[in-house]
Amino acid sequence: MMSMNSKQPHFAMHPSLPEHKYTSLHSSSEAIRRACLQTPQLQSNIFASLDETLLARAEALAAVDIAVSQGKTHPFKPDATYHTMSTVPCSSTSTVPLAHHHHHHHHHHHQNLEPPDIMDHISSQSLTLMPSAHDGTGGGGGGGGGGGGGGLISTSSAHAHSHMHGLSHLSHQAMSMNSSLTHHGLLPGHHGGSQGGPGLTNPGLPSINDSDTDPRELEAFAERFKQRRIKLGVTQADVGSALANLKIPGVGSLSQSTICRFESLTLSHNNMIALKPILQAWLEEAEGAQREKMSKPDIFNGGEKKRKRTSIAAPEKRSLEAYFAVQPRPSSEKIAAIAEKLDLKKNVVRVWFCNQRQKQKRLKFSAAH
DNA sequence: ATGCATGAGAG
DNA sequence: TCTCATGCATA
Repeated sequence: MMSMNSKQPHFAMHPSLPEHKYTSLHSSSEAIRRACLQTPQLQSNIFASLDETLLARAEALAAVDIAVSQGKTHPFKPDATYHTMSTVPCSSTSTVPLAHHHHHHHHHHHQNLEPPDIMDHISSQSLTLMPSAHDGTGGGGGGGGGGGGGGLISTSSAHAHSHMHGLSHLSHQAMSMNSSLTHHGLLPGHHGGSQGGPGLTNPGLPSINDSDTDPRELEAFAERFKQRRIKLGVTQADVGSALANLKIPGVGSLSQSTICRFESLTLSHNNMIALKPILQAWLEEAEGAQREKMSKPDIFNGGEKKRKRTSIAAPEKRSLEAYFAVQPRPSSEKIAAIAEKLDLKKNVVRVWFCNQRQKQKRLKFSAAH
């Protein structure tokens, strides 16, 4: 059971090239994706990166879109969202109420900055703002907010979905909003216990040390993890569900997506740090036992309808990127305006911006490390 | 592997 | 409302 190459973290690291870490891990797709994200629509203006340029481009795009949408009254919206998950809000017995933590150390961040951006002219002359007639909140989107509830565990056993956040919000939104560099310091296990956590500051898991927060260490671990996982003949999905078998308080199962993202380092730094000890625990167990397969993928779907994924067409996406470039945090009104123009649901646009911000944040962080 | 989505928790 | 962690669906 050896042959695990403990390869060292650094190689291919250019002093001026902020794109080392991830590209060395997995193929180049990540690099490509990353590159695209970093330069949304500016790939061509490497020589002129002024707001004016962005604005001009955004406006141009907006104009095009306006022309397009007004010229061809399309029969229906390009989004095919069928929030069908309804029926069962919380099926199950899978929601085990865990003492959820209640901490936070948030800090500043402006939520509504709206400098006079392109939307102003758009909303005032090209389109008529409408409080989105098309739903948006349907099925629970939108509103969200507050509530109660807590972390759930288990999960893999029941039939359904209902988003069970396995280790829900480990270190939580603790501090990661601190821009991108020079932060991370309050990870679980770091400060005494105010984490309140049922979660991760766990007793049995490998404790979290400073080295665990080191991006390079995380990178190295992620790679080793993947290799050993494959050696065990286990899929990402298997790992995810197997986590529930670890019986670690507060830790339930995770999806294939999350495992994949962990391996490819496409999670936030905090998330990586929180998940590392858990995956490490699983790895050690799996290797120690090395038996056949265990999981019980008793995943039978009863009558749950499938959720449909909205697909934003290329032109619309391009416009969104243009808007994002000039204003990553558009106000509700602007979002509505954009949605109206692109003929997308307001909620779809809002979520798109949220997701875009998450990505950008990750990219900035990794670029800085 | 990734795009779009939900929801908890903090304002 | 936002962020952040995560998931389902899908390319």
